[in-house]
Amino acid sequence: MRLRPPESDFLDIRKLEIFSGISDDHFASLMTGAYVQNFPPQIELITESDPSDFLHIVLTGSVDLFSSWNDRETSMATVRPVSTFILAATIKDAPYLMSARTLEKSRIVLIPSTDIRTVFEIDAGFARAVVNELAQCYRTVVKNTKDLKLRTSLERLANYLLRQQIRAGGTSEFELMYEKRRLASFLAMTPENLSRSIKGLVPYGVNVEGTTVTITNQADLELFAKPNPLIDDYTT
Amino acid sequence: MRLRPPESDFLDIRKLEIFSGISDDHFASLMTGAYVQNFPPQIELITESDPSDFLHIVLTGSVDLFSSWNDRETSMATVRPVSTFILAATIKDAPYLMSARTLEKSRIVLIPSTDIRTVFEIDAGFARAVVNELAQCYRTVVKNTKDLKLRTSLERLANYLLRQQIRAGGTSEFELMYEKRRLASFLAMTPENLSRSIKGLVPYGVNVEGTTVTITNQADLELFAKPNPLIDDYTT
DNA sequence: CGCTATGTTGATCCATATCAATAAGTGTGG
DNA sequence: CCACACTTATTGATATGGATCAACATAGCG
Repeated sequence: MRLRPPESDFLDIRKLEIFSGISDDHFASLMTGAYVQNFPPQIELITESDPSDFLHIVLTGSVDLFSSWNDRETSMATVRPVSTFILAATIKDAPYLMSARTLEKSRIVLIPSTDIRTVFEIDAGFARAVVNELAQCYRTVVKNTKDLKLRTSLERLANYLLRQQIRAGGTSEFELMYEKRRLASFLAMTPENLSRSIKGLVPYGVNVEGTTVTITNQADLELFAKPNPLIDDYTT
Repeated sequence: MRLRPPESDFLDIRKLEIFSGISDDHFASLMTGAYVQNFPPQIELITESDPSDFLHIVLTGSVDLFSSWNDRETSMATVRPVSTFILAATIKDAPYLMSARTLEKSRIVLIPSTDIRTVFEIDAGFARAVVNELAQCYRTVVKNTKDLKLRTSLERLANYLLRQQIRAGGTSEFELMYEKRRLASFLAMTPENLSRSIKGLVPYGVNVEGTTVTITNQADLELFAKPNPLIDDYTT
C-alpha cells in the first residue's frame, strides 16, 4: 500500500509554490517519508476533529473540503491539482477543522505532519513559503466570508460564474466544474434555490444548459454582479 | 506626531506571541521604525484596498475590522489588546481586505510593513511565529465560516453568548463587549433581528438587560446551542 | 437638558427553505 | 445494450426566517 512518489510525481510536487524555497536535502527527506495513493471517487480522506497526521497534496483529480454540524453539512472549498490542503492544521498540530473527500479518481500525496513540522523548524526557506501559502489561504477565506455576508445568493451565483469564466479563459461559454448539488452547498443555498437562481440570471444574460454556461450579455451580468477584486480575485 | 514606543509599551509588545522567537536585535530594529499613536474613537485607521503600509498592534482600546461592498457593510472581527491585525496583507504586500476603525480611545503601534518583511526574511524565529499567528487566524476564519453556513442566526447568537460567557470567566452573569448594532452585524443579522432573537432565547434560559447577560439555565442553552470546539473554540 | 444615535416593537414583505412530485441523468447487472 | 434502480435536477406549492419600513423609546453626550 505504501508507495514512494515516483520521479514524475516528485517533479510536480517540487514545482509547488510551497516547496520553492526549500533545500534539496530537506525536500528529499520529506519525500522519503511520503506516500502516494490513488483513491476512487467519494472516498473520505480525512475527517474533521481527527488529529492532522498528514499534509495532503492533490496531484490529479479533485477533493472536496466540507464540514458538518448538527446533521447539517456544507461544502467549504474544492482543491484542484496541484495544491496542498490542511496546511494550517499540520503546522499547528491541531485537529482538522474540515473533512475531505475525493470527488473523482484522485492521486494524492501524503506527507507525515511531523516531517513537515521538523523541516519547517530547520529550513527557513520552507518556513517562508509556508507563510506565503497560509497568508494566501487566509485571504481567500476572508474573501469568502465577505461574499457570504455582503451578497445575496443571486449575487454570489453571478459572481461565481464570472470567476469561473475567468478561470476558463474568459470565453463566453464554459463548463461548470462540479455538480450543482455541491455548487449550491458551496454558495450556501439549497439545490432548489440554485436551480431557480440560474433562471433568475437569464434577464442578466446568463444561460445554463446542463453543465454548460453561456454568458450572452457580459456587460449586463457584470453590472448586476459588481465583481470586486477584494472579494473575487483569488490570486492576490 | 511620530513617536517611538516608550519602554512600557515596548515590553507589552515584546511579550506578544508573534515576537516570541525573534532575536533581540531584530526586535529592536523593528521598534526603531515603529510609531505609537493614541486615537480617539471612531477613527478609520485603514481602508480596504489600500496598500498595506503598516502592521498594526492594539495596545489598549479596541478596533473593529469591517468590510463593504455595494453600499453594504459588515463587521468581520474585533481586535482587542494586545494583538496584531492585517498581518497577512503585510506579509504578502497585498492590499488590505478589510477596513479598521477604533471603537474606543485606543493606543496603536504601527510598524512599517517593509520592516516586517525584511526581518521576516532574515529571522527564522520570527518567520516561525508569523506562521503560527497566520495559521491561527486562518483557522479562526474557517470556524467563522462554519458558524455562518451551518447555523441559523438564533443558533449563532446562542453560541456567541456561550463563548462570551467563557471569556468572562464562566459566570452566569456577564457584560456584552460591544454595542448590539455591531454585534448584529458581526453575527450577520439586522439590529431588529438581534433584538427579537434575544427574546427568542428567553425560553432557553437567557436574559438580557441592556448590556448585561444572565444565563438562567445553562443546560437548556447548551442543549439548544450545541457548541462545538471545531467552531466555537478560538484557542485551537 | 434637548439632540442625536441606538435599541425596541409592530406590521409587512421578500428571499430562501421546505415539502412534494416529476423528470432526467447515471450507473449496474442481466 | 437495455432495463431497472438510484441519485440528481427541476418545478410547483407553501412555510418561515429574516429584512425592511415605520413608529416609538431610550440612552449617551455636548
